[in-house]
Amino acid sequence: MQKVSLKFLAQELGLAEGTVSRALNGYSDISEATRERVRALAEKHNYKANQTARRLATGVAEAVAYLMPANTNALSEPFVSQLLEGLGQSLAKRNWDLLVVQASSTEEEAETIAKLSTSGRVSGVVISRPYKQDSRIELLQRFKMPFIVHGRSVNHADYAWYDVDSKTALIEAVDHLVMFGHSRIGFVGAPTYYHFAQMRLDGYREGILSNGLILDDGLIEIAELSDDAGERAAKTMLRADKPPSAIICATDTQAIGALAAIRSQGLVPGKDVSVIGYDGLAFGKHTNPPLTTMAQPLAHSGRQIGDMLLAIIDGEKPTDFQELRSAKLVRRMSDGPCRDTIESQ
Amino acid sequence: MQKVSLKFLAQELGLAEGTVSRALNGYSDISEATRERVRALAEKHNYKANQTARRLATGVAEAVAYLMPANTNALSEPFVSQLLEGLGQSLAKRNWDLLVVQASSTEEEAETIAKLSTSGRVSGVVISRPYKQDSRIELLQRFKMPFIVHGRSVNHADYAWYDVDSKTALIEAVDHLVMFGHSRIGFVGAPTYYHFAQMRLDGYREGILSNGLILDDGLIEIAELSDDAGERAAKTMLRADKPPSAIICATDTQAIGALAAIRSQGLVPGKDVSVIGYDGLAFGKHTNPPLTTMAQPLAHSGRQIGDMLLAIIDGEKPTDFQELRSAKLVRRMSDGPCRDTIESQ
DNA sequence: CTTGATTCCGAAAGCGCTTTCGGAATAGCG
DNA sequence: CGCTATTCCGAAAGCGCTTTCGGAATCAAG
Repeated sequence: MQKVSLKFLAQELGLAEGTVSRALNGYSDISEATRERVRALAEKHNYKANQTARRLATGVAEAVAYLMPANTNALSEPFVSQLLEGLGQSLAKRNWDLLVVQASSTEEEAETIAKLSTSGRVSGVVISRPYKQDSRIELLQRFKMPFIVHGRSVNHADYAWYDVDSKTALIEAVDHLVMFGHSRIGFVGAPTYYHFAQMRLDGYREGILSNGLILDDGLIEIAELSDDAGERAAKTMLRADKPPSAIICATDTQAIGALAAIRSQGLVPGKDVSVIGYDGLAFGKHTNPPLTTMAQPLAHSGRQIGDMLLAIIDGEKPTDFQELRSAKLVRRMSDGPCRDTIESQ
Repeated sequence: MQKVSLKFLAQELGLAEGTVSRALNGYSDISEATRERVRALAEKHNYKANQTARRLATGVAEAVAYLMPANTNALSEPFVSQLLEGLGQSLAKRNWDLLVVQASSTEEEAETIAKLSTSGRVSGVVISRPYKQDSRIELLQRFKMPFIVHGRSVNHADYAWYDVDSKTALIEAVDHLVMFGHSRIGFVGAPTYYHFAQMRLDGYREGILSNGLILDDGLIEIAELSDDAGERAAKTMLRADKPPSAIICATDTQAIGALAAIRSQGLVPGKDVSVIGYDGLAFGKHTNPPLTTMAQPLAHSGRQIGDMLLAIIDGEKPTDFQELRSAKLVRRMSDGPCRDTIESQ
């Protein structure tokens, strides 16, 4: 198969390479006639510009990278695929590439970002699940690499992010439970180096307080982001002297663990103990019982994040792109009225 | 920040660019002394070769693409992330890039492959879930693009693939059910343009026959790859005159739908009607009841596929890389002995 | 000390594309 | 018809790296 390059087209047409290039790229100094001629031949030979060469010449990478979160587990990953899909769609409009890169540790993440920035193979980056203090963000800023954070860190004033208002969502979850008469509401949180985890914890606390309940440290457990960890946390909570009648979890993954914990105590989730998760993962429909959850608008977040990133790469101000969405309560079967009519304090 | 290029290093060291390049790339015609000098300075300035330039010069893309399956749904996607993760790890060893590309339709997939091949931005491709006759495979072969198929098509003799023996797995599932006394075993299949779907259907049939049971078309339903479709299929099966006492599903996603269908009939899955899924998805642990399934060895498949692809790109024969793994039955709670002691035929 | 073999490095030619610059050909104007 | 403005294209210089080739310098051998 004859390699069809610009040179080939140029020879075939009796034109200069530069001319062919300009014709294809819509320069105005090419007559409609020759532009058509060029286009026709390119079409005929199914010419596709060598992207590598193009990138070198223009200096733009035409690619962005998604930095996979380090400690994902099989259960929380649906969100990764969804994000990837949306990102891909957004980038496809310009025919840009989507790279996925990963790092197993925090140091490795830093190095990965450095390499990404200096090797010039991407013109933008998106990262997920930032920590409260996130060195990745500082690094990206230092390298002047355009980026979007899927989530936020503590100091989120001067970069672009797309986040869901976890705090408000948690207040809402608490309110919902209180409305059902619950007064001992437990919280299975996530490690608070994650900013989202801190926000959810804060929201939980604020919700408790604003409803005139008292904060009980025995009702707060911090657990890793896995079903097993969620289960263990919920179990210790349930075995305490004054167990909660409802548990809110920082993630759906933990929540399904909590469901298991409740069942293992001979209790029935949704009746004896209510559970509300967070994320809105699809498989929550199929847990036992189906999981009530604060659902994030995952649907088109990927595409939106992609569009934001593209805009920033185009030179727009990152601070103009800070989207705060809100989660909404999706009631399934794991929540219900409090059993104890006499509120033993 | 001074852009640190080969030229910069060369000037700084009083060497020619080519010399620096060769030093860094381990050519033997560079003295240890200068090689060390070069390495030190490169290290100091954190030099990373511009990948784009490197690629153009060497002609190797140093990147592979993963073609995302067109119709994934949120529930079946964990396998995508896992695969991606493994692939990434494999490629990271060479510092290659992993691209993910997607296409929404079959035609688009063809075009995507064409573009991928001619634009020269990747040196290999992996595709998932092949059809029985898969035009993507033919295309890839025609373009002489190294690739691995995650799965197989009908004519799988002359390319590299990594697959799980669905057929045997299904026979095993049937055997298991028969051992429990089931004689009316239903099958919720997937669209048979997928090769894996055909294999699983074949396995089901063979299992039924080899156990001396009779094939009943009323016990076979083909459904899309979603929980809802699985639910509908199972429901029609259960409502028939002679409903099955056990149902095998082609995917876990469908199986959890089947679970729902059974419950909606007032029956209890695992007791009244057994269900066996296929895939071994992690969330099967949390369904109601936990799903018994034929588990695929997903764990390191990504890395393995990556290694295979790399080997092929290095020039090894694709046909030397055809891995057939076997699934294994993971018993959870959705299977059990047949209720009907009197086998009404 | 001369010769031939080694060792080590510089020079230069690309890789395939983009983009600037200048100039030939054509058009517009008085 | 002469002159300036346009239109349209060719030529050439990169983009940052790799790799081949040849030659200067060094070495061992005669």
